[in-house]
Amino acid sequence: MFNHVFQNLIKNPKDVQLKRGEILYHGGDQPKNLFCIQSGLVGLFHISNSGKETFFRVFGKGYILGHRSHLAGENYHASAIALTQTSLISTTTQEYDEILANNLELNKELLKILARDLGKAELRFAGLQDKPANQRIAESLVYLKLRYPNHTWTRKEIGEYSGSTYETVTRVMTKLESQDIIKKQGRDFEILDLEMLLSFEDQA
Amino acid sequence: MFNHVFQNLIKNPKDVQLKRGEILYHGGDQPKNLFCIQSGLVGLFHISNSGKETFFRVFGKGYILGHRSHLAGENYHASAIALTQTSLISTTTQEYDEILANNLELNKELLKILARDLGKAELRFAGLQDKPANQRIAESLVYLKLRYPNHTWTRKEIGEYSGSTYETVTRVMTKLESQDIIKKQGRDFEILDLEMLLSFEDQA
DNA sequence: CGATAGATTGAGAGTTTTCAACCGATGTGG
DNA sequence: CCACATCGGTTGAAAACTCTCAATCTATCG
Repeated sequence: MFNHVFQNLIKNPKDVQLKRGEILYHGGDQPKNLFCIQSGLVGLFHISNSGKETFFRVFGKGYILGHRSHLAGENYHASAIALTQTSLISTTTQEYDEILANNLELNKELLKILARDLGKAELRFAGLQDKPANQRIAESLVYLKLRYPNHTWTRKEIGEYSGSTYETVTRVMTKLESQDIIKKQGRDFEILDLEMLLSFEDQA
Repeated sequence: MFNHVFQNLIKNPKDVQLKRGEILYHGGDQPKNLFCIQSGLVGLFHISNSGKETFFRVFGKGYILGHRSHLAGENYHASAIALTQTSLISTTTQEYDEILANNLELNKELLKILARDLGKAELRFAGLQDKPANQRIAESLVYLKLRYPNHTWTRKEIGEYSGSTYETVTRVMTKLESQDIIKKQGRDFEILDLEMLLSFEDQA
């Protein structure tokens, strides 16, 4: 809703094309543009001083990238990296501000989006504390696969999303396959039993 | 800024008094009121099915409680519990909506607050992945003590904030004291060397 | 002063990571 | 279209880190 309306209000959109692995912006940079995804997938990753990567959010078609930082008046807190071939349009922060300046409806939509994202982030945080790795990985498989069924997620991406390592992801997936809960297909996988996957506890 | 302006626009504030440990609202409940803290401290905690508690945020004087859920159109995702004797005023979600309905400035202020909170939540999330327990605890001591110097934080609260257990908090604090980085005083503590505390790595 | 909530300490267990070696899929240039 | 390079995946063993459980101690408050 917001994203759709917003996108149509951009007067001079510039085109941006990214290949898998290319970086749209780096954490720490100052936001000067906002981006709207036309096709493809972009991941938002935090990279710590020690090099550890944490996968915050996925953005697909229609999503707007970069507005959290701009609205907060902060530099980017994470890096946006293309997960596949992706095409975006960009606009300036100025134009963004002008569009929002007198549009109370859009402001309310945005508030709702941010409030929900905050809730989701905190609940993920809590789940990380509470749940063992295999359960977090199982849930991540569900989320990533159901939401973006056409993307072949790497073990590394799944690990960074679920807060574990790619080796642990591999091990859990192997166990899940042995119990006929998922089926590996090359580097991709398929969910065979969603119920079991969501209630997975490593009892073997 | 937002909170102050907002508070003065409430026409019929109702008074709420809480003692330490009392619950303002439960996670899962539907938001019908919003609360503004007059004095005292309130913690926002998530309690999982298995009983594990996670400490999301602290609210002190002037903070508004409950608006994330209301703005998102969701039930509370966590429980608000008084950390000390606390007094609040409450208003209805209806009055809240009326105040925001025609006030673009307040909407923009709110957007900024939520955008910042989202950034903070995600960076905490990343820190949890990246940093070992002793470092997370050291940082939590800094945050909790510098921001709310007059509250005596329990080991349990510090543990739930830093994503570890009260025993681990105790051990780390004992080590920090032995290195003259903090000084325990009864159940409270004092920071002696802020630099060391922020750069603490368990090299002993 | 006694009751109770909170803090400390030790030992052992369990989970997850790390390191290392090897295997398999995918894609590109000759 | 094949060969090979490379990226991604798998598996094992060992190490590290925290947690759990349990016993004991100490502030704090009525």
